Amino acid sequence: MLNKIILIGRLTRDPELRYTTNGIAVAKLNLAVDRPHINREREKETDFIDVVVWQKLAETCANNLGKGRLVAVDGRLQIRSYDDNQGVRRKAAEVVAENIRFLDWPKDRENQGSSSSTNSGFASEISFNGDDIPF
Amino acid sequence: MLNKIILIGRLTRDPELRYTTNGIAVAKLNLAVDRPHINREREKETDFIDVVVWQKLAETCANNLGKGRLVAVDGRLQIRSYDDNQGVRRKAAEVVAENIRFLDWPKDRENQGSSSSTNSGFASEISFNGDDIPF
Amino acid sequence: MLNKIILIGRLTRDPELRYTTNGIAVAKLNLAVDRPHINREREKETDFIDVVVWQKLAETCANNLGKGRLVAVDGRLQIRSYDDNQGVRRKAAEVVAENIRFLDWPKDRENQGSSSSTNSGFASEISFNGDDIPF
Amino acid sequence: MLNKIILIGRLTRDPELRYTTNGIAVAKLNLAVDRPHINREREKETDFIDVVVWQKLAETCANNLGKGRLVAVDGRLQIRSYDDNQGVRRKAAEVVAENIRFLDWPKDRENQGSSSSTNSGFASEISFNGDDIPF
DNA sequence: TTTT
DNA sequence: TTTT
Repeated sequence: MLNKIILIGRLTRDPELRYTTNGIAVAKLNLAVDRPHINREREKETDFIDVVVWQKLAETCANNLGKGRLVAVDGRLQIRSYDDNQGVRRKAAEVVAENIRFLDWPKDRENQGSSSSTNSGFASEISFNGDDIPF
Repeated sequence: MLNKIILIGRLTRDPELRYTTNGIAVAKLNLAVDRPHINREREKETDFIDVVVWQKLAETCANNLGKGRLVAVDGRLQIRSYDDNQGVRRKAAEVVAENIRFLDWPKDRENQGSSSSTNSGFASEISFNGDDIPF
Repeated sequence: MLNKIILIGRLTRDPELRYTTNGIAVAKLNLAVDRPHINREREKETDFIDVVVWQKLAETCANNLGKGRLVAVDGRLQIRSYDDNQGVRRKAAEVVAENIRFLDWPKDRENQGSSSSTNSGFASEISFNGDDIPF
Repeated sequence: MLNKIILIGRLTRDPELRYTTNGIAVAKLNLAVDRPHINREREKETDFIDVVVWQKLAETCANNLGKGRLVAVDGRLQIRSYDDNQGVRRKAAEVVAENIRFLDWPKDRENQGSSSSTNSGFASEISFNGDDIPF
């Protein structure tokens, strides 16, 4: 089937980097994505969306992103089912990132934070094995 | 910001159509979207994704779709927060559909169900007011 | 940067399969993608979009698709520049497919054509090397 | 059918704003969208993509964007056919923008250009008539 | 609670 | 040159 999502939003906190027991890096991000302004009276509405990032891209995010940073994410929507501590079946939705593009910092943090500098990095997990592909 | 999702999957049940107190139609769909086959040993994995449809498109879905039908949905991912009956804050994820394209029925239901016929309908809520736009 | 396109449309002709001098398979498809119906009076409008498919996916398309078949394509938009035979600089636009999902045949060709059978195949070039990735 | 494209790239020149004979604003943008880095040896490759913007969004772009500005565009891919001045049938590909999000300026132009300031504007042509829609 |  |  097909399951593609593209988001642009700001991190509501710094990335959380962990490692699986197999040593695979996984980072969790939370993105604030403002909805289009439906009308004037309504308060600003925002979706807070969990994003999961794997492997090298996870470490790149942990090293270069921070709270407030604007990013573009493309990936797929994943719905996990689990039982909570009272045995009730719960669902968790998260976007599994395939690519993340790092966009601007908020103005007042421009020369701050863990990001050494490059304001326009691009990071991808997908490795195109395209050595002799003529395009 | 930007929030676009595109899904292709099958309805796990018939659409549920309701009306708000203002008389606005709203339909709820649930889509089974198979993940790409990571490897052979792993069981097939599927995301079951809630989809919300509004207004005329909701009624078109209720009238033409049924369990098992393959559809393409484009819309946005919405995260709602609510308090459950024990006062615990919960989150619900759903895709708000902007367009839905009706694709094939499973083979053995081809001439069955509420769908009168047209196997390739297309339905859209967005009304382009494009009467004299030259494109 | 980011460059994602998703199309659903019908093949206007059978796929053309060729091989590069390095032996890499490449297939060319042309898709008719109807625009949303702007209004009643206007003629139906359609975009005819070239799609390029590489490697194993190219062969899968050549073996399973035919004129009239409905497909979903996701990929990226590529603009190539070249000089025509009078030395004039020209541009060609094509979608480089990353995944193609095979959807329904037109009704009267349902049990016809090169497609041996499976009406709902899915084909992907990207190989997720996800053997021990826990998602 | 379905035809969705999302691009992030930089303007290669200032927007060109014109008006149709009916007084409808139309702006033309050209976007440089870098391809993902296939490998080290290959030169950087970039797709230069024409974007067409209509109505109020066209004027917003003309007033706020300039050469070098990073933007996110979502819209659809349109293929126009026309006869050139020697009567040869040509095709032109362009993305018809539905929404454009304004992202960062290149560093050395940050406080320059026609854009008075707002580094993070958002502009949309689609008017959701959602006054009493409860979402 | 799940579709093919 | 175009599909349903």
